Amino acid sequence: MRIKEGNKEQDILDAGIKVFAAAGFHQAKISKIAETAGIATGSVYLYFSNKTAILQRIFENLWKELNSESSDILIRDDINALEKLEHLIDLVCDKFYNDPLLAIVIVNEQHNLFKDDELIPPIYKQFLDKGESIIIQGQKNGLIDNSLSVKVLRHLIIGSLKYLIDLWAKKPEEVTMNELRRNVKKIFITGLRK
Amino acid sequence: MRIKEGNKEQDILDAGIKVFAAAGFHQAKISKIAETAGIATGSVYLYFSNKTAILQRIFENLWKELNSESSDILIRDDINALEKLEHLIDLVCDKFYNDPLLAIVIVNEQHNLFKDDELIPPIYKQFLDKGESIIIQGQKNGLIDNSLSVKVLRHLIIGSLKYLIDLWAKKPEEVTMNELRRNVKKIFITGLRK
DNA sequence: ATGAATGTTGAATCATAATTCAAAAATAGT
DNA sequence: ACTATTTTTGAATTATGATTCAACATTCAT
Repeated sequence: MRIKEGNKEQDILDAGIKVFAAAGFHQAKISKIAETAGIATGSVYLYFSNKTAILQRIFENLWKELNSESSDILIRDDINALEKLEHLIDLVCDKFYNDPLLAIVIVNEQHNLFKDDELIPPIYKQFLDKGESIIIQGQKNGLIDNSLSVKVLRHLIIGSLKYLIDLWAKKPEEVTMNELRRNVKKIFITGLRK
Repeated sequence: MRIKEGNKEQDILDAGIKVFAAAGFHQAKISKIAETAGIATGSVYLYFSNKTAILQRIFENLWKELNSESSDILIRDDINALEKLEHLIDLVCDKFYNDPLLAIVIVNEQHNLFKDDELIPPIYKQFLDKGESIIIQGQKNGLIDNSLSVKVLRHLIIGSLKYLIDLWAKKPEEVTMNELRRNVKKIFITGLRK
């Protein structure tokens, strides 16, 4: 009885990130992903039901990881809400800094998922909820301006960050990731402060 | 000799916005755009060379307009840099408020244009340059924190705004446009202030 | 060595939709 | 009314690539 060779599933995901980042989801070809992964085109379908399933997994893996790691930030009681927010920003920046192509894929292709039903995928919503709980904590503690809308803030910070990281990923020599995160932190921390 | 009826070019553009917003660029069908515009499928090609050309025109029309109208803000000397920024934010919000579907298209499909060459289309860059000149003015006048990077800021504000407007456009009942702009202005104006 | 079970392959199949273009329709000029 | 010119039409053509699947390859158990 034959055994599966290597870790084709992960190879396909890694290749998917590369090809999706280079060509965009819709113009990415399964044959190219297969080639990049070093397997036959038909093999892709043994691991993923279709093209969208690859993108979906990439997405889920990322946000699952960010959800897990951001939980560690939330439970800390040695830092205040603004500091938590800074850690959250750093978490996201670090994650994408390690994989700029992933940034490009996530930012530009997320809307190709869940086109029909959910506008905001549950797993992503979980992450937003974490950001929101930090903001609410900050407003309760009087660190964050109460007149600011949590509904807007929960999206604003992460959305801004994603947008900037995408730009950085496409042209990393223009501004460093450190410069980027420094500015984002400064503006948002200052802008949120009561 | 037959004369062209109506304004098919504009009909196609309007239909394009609707169909692209609903289906995304790649899944939007020319036949659907034609149907929405009230013309024959083949007629579309008498006005636009291909599908991308429609998207490109939509994009260019928008940014050309925003460029023109933002120029009026820039030349004013009765308001300071932060106020100019507020006007710029209002300009963008108003533009998309009048056409939420356009917001969805612009935000989600811009990256499908200029995939090969320019990362930032010249006409869009013009708009960013205007934002940048306001920031530089503010830094010179001591209204805006000098330690903030112009390279980051020029993208951050508009990028954030686009992202939020996209979310609003998809679900306008969740938070009003006024609430959205109020929060963005407050955070950025506060965050930028020296 | 043989057979069963499973993995892998890549050409073939199938589906899709962008685009083309010959035919029909409409309008102005005579 | 006829002709020339232009516009419009939508079925046909073409291109593309996602997906299928029969054939082949590999591994384990006997």
